[in-house]
Amino acid sequence: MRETILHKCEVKGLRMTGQRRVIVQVLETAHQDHPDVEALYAKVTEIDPSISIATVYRTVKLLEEAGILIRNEFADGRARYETADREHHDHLIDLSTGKVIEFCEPEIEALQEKLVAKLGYKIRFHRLEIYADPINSDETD
Amino acid sequence: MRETILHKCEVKGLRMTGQRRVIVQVLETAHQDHPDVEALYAKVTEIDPSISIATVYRTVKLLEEAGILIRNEFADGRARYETADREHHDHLIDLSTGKVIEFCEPEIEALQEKLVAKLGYKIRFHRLEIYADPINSDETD
DNA sequence: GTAGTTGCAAATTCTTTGCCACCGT
DNA sequence: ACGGTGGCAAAGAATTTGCAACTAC
Repeated sequence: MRETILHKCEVKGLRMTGQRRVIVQVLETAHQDHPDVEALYAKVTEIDPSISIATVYRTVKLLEEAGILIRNEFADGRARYETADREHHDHLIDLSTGKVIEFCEPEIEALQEKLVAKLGYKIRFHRLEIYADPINSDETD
Repeated sequence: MRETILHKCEVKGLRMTGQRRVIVQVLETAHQDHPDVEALYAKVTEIDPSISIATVYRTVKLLEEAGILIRNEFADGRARYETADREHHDHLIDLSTGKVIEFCEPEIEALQEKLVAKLGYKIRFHRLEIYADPINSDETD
């Protein structure tokens, strides 16, 4: 139910500085790209060049701790962010473009639960990342 | 099957220096722990204190490129290594101890394949990590 | 007004690398 | 012998932090 990030920040009682408004505005339109801090910083400084990258780092961390953003660490080493307002899902990373596709497979989740219970554990969280190439794209194998 | 790492290195024609022998010897006994470079370095310098951490980094990288080691990056940020001589498997990380348990669930793999094919992709590699707590241990929830 | 924020640069953490002496084959 | 290696310390890349000035509430 598409509530704005800004609204969530207000609900959480976060102090909304000019910098945070800009960062949140960028996230509002870019969160589907799973941007990293560098990408966010680039868009943010287009709007307000005086914002420092430290502020971007501090703000995404704040929003993560507030449960508004989710930090992902894919195989490229950097942290990439998405909004936390959707159902749990996993990620398919298109190796030819870097694009991230979200998917959810309840059957896989159920199997995980079962398996982990069999091992005597209870899942706290998990991550499944699939790195893949498009089928129709040329088979560079 | 249980071929020694040292033997694999020789087969690959890697020059076996004193330092590499020590590092390989440590890996031989510690690879089931999925040690990180720091852990390896600690054990290595117990045997030969003159070996530098740069050499450990260079050697694990070399062994990874030779297909002898697999580098994992779990949620703790550092690279952790295991030998590449076993079947593909995924990891369950025991949050209470940090211990890593390997598992293989062909059903999950099959579902992944099917799903990814449906999305028009072909899997190159994937990673599934499950972070969990023991059931009998106290429920810190 | 005051505590929370910011920018800047310096610090951290993990990993890589340039350089020159050294050692395996 | 000679080209691949190792040690050391400096360089990198991503991220965090100390501090003094600033600003939202």
